[in-house]
Amino acid sequence: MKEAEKQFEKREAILCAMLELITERGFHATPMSLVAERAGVAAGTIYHHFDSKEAIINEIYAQLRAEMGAALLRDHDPNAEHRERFARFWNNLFGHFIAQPAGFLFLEQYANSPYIEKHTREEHRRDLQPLLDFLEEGTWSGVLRNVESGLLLGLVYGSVACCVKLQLSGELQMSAGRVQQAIQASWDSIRMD
Amino acid sequence: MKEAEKQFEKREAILCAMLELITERGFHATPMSLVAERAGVAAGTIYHHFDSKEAIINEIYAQLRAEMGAALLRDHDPNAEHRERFARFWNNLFGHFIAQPAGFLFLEQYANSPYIEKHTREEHRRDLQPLLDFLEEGTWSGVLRNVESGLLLGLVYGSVACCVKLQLSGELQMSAGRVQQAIQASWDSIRMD
Amino acid sequence: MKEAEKQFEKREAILCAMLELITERGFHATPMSLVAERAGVAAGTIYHHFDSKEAIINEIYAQLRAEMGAALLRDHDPNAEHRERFARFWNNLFGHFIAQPAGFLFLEQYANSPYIEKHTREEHRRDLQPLLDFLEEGTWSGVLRNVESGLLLGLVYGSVACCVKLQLSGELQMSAGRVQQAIQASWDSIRMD
Amino acid sequence: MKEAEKQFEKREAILCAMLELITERGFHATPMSLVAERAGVAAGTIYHHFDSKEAIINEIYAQLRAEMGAALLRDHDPNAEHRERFARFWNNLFGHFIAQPAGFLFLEQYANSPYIEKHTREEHRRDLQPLLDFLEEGTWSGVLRNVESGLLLGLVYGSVACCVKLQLSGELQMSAGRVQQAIQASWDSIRMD
DNA sequence: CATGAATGAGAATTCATTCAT
DNA sequence: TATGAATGAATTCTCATTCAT
Repeated sequence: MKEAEKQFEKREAILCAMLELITERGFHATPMSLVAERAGVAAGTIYHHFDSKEAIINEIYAQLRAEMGAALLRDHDPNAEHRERFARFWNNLFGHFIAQPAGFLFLEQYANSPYIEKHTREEHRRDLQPLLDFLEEGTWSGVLRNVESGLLLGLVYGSVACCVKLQLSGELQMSAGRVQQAIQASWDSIRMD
Repeated sequence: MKEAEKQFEKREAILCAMLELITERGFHATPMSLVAERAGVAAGTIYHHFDSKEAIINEIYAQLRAEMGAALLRDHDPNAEHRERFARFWNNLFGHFIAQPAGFLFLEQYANSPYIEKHTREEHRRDLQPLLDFLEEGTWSGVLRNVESGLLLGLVYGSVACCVKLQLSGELQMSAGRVQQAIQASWDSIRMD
Repeated sequence: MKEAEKQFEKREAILCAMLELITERGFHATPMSLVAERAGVAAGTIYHHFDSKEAIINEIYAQLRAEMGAALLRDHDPNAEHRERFARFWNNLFGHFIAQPAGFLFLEQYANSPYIEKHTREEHRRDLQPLLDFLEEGTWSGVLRNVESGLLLGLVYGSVACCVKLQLSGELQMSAGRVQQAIQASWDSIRMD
Repeated sequence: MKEAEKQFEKREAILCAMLELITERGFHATPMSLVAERAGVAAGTIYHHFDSKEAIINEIYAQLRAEMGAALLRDHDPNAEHRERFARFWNNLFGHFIAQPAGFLFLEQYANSPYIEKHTREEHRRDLQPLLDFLEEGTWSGVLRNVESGLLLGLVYGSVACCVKLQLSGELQMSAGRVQQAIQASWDSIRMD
């Protein structure tokens, strides 16, 4: 038990160190030796837990997507109004990213990069599935405009990402009021006129 | 004159080769030898024109941002209605990115990465200045909602980027109709209710 | 223990290979690949033990100076006459250099070169301290002339170096007799008239 | 005439720049591009005047040796006493080196290095020929001790070099008095007892 | 003869990965 | 499993030299 915990902690330490270093310095400026050092393990140890550097990247990507998916559903109320459910989704994503800046930056940087194997990317399409379902159902029930759900999803995710970037870069302090404005703007872009 | 032209062409060939390779393979999988080969120059020649591999990335970034800024203003009519001017801006960006897929993917991947030096990024804030001015003026004249212009800009740019990605990834064919829907959605997210 | 020994041997092999090659071919004609080959290690291994090519030069310098300092004191008899102690010092240096031609040539070539960092050079001033002490004490006791000890040291070291060079270059066979002449000449240059 | 002068000046500028840079930075840290820059000529121009980098080194070496040989004979009085002529030789060398620190350091560093082709070295043995003749005649006439002239030459040259180094390194200010002591010491090491 | 961009072989160094301990 | 020294292929970059202008 203790042994298993220790191992698990090392795994996590390695993933965490890699995530931090990659967002701080970029992929090519993050040698495994540095990862080992920050994780507090020997270089060789990393290879008992992972197959390669790329494998770590892919696992980080998968883990971050899964966490995002989990965060999305926090306090989900299937019986609430569409507008309210939308705000919840939006806020969940926004809050999650603000709380995990490194994770957000990693996703932004790697989601469209050749580093991520395609199947990994596609596997994780489903992480936003609840939001996609919501959008489809909204369209079907006439609350949302009759637009391809994939496009609606992109618009919504994009508005969240844009606000997170503004906040993290320091360009704009996203106060509660501004968040409400952003949610309203996003909602206005998808709701039936 | 002829000499200067030749040099300029070599510079451009190097930038172009690097852009292509980076979007195809990623930064760390693009050795300088490959760049030299595709650009049709000797390896050493690259270092007459650029200080380092990273310096090339930064120059590509600067150049792409400038081209985007130029594209933004195509057929700009200052006397047109806000809605029409907006559609023009949106379409200009969209068309430019669709016509330059490698450039778009590069910007998406590197805009927020540690590879781009801070001063490079900041110098190029102004590339979207005309759009920012338009948004500010729209707010001031009551046509657009009273929201921080930086946020409006992010929302608009995000909606363009989202559509470009959907088209380029093959996920969704952005027909003229869908583009109109997207423009409308984006407009609805910023116009006064 | 065994592991530590192995590492130590690799370090020494690298230093030794570099010393040989540098005296044979010069610094700039000695690529690291050749050093690795002659030392019987992989190229990368060198960089586990040293920071850079220049760092190796500095370590060789430091080590050779220390060995010289140790050789200087061989069979030192503090109770012997000044003249006898002097001959011992002189002979110790001469014999040491003749036995280590590569080391001697290295010191001659690099002692005053920009390759040796200033602090390395200064740290190793003290390697000849026993000889300096002897000269100072000789002056104080009236046996040696009243001349700055640093100058006396230079004169003595210079006479040794000159004889070693003549012998190593093949220009002059330094027979026992000639060595005695040289020692006498050197002694006459520092003793009280 | 003017043209020829210009060319001569460029040649000299190149030699001078190389000498300075090599003594400041060492051979391997002195690229031809830097030499060209400091000499105020284009890189290609150097190769109209010299065959290669090594050729420049060898020419510098030859030129410095020739200048030293010329300096040696300044105010030479063949009728003066041996002691006086000796002091003149010694002083000439010392003064010359003090006035040309870069030249001295270059000679010290390269005289025994693999960079200097052997024939160059041997060609220039003769630069100190007048001093060698003096030493041989002194031995023959019973004023100097009966020791191989090459050894005497080495001792004398070594004492000069040692004093120059002490002065240039700032370790010891070679006042007129100290110079007299050094000359006396050197003389005592070669004169008949 | 002067220029300086171009060359490309070769240099120092890095770094993902392995493996003996 | 953990370690970290060792590996060596691969990489970035340098630089002596050339040659078209």
